[in-house]
Amino acid sequence: MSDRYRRIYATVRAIPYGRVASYGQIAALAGLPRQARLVGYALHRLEDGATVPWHRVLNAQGRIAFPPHSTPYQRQQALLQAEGIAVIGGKVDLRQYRWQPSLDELLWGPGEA
DNA sequence: CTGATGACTATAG
DNA sequence: CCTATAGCCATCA
Repeated sequence: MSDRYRRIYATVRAIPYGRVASYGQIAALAGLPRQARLVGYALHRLEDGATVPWHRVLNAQGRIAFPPHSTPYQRQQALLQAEGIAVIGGKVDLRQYRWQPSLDELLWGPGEA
């Protein structure tokens, strides 16, 4: 597995319960600006046992990236709602739920593992 | 090797 | 809301 993937997974794991982030935001925080697609690809290749909160990652409009009514779409929606996040029409209000890490969090938070 | 694809995004009509 | 374009890059046929 590449170092890029490790950075991406570490960043996604840093998203707190009940908050969400966009693919582009994860890429930027992971030190990979403009690599949103890579984030999507990395999550796509996750294995079942992975301890990565992939469901907390949405596109730039706060929408679930899967086709509406598909199985993964419904699973992600359920996981988000289970964390108290309102999902209306496959969309989440980023103004309310977007993860905005503090400097402290970025420097000393979840660590790099 | 070459070209297409995708859990993306920003900008422009 | 829609389409089109351009950037991005690991993966796959």
